[in-house]
Amino acid sequence: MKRSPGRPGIDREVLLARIAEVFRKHGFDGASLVELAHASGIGKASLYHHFPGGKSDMAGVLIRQQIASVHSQAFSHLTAAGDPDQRLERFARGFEQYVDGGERDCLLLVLGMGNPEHDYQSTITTQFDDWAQALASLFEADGRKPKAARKQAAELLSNLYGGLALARLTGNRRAARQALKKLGRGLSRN
Amino acid sequence: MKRSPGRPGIDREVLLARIAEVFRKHGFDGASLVELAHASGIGKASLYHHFPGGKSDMAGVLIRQQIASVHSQAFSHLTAAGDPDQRLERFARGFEQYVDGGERDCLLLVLGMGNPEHDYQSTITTQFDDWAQALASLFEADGRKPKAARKQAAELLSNLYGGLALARLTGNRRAARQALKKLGRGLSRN
DNA sequence: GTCTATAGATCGATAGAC
DNA sequence: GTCTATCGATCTATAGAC
Repeated sequence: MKRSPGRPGIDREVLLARIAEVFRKHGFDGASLVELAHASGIGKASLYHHFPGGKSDMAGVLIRQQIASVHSQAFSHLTAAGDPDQRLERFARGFEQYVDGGERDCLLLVLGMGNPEHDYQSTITTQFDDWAQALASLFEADGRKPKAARKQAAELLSNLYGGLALARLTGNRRAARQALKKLGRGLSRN
Repeated sequence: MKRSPGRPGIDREVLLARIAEVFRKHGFDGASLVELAHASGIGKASLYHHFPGGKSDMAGVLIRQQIASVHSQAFSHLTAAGDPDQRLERFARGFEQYVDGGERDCLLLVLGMGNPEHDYQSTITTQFDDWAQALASLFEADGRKPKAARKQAAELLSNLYGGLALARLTGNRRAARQALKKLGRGLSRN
């Protein structure tokens, strides 16, 4: 997709995807450069060519990529045209697509639950606040009072990420699937 | 409380509490022995006297301690005498007490969201399944059909731990407090 | 752009004196 | 039960050839 013509090497998207798999499985602190290199198919030193900042660099790029991805696939629908019910439905479908139906662990969640002292954490923190605000705006547009809207937004996020968290905690994807299913039921019965 | 008379040294409960603080903050992989020792107030080598198995040993003891604690404080009420509404209310109060009103990160959650390949993870995994089952039994006793009861139990756990997860993700305890408040409202409006 | 080789720091863990 | 000293492994990161 973004493969530059004439230049060989590894497709950056593929590289990032393989690195993401390792972070998703072991977390940031649990992922070592040797394993990242092995999964990437290139040597350690070569990884520093693509990501001069090392592990933190990789995590930073991945997090920005994930945020951009879930925004375009899901959260962007919240502020689009159409009635609130329709916007939320599109959001739900997009989010389900983003997390692959709940079958894979959410990378933002795994990295965000790790050591809070890493540089990239502030990016995640502020992003969740933005998402809560976007959802609250939608609920206000649907008629809720500001306070109730914020509360409902927080509950929706809590439900969603609670399902994703439980799926990892129990090693069973059921909780994630159920949370997504509930999200899909929309404004009707929240 | 368990201080043996005549023996000086450090109270084991205090030691464990200080170790728990480090794990809670940095996660398992992010916690180093030097920091654990520093927080404990004793040297690295001394830690191995109390926990011959090193970090894994400490985490294992802490997890069993946490599980025993939340069981006696919260989940034990689910299978006690009394009507379901009352049992759930006592569970809610006990759980709120266990997580300190949501003001601190849940140690089981932080450790459970880390690298799933560590030995202690299976303990956490099976425990969550047991809790889901205990909750489902209560909802059945309250009149739900088995399938609906399991679903409601999963949703309750998802909500609860979602709030705790979001509190860490956002660096704001509000989500945890809100989840606990909703839990406290009991069977009436779930 | 990838490699081998290695530096330099930190890791978990142990030995042994007191 | 605590300490100092240290081991060997592993870690992140870099140097430099190709």
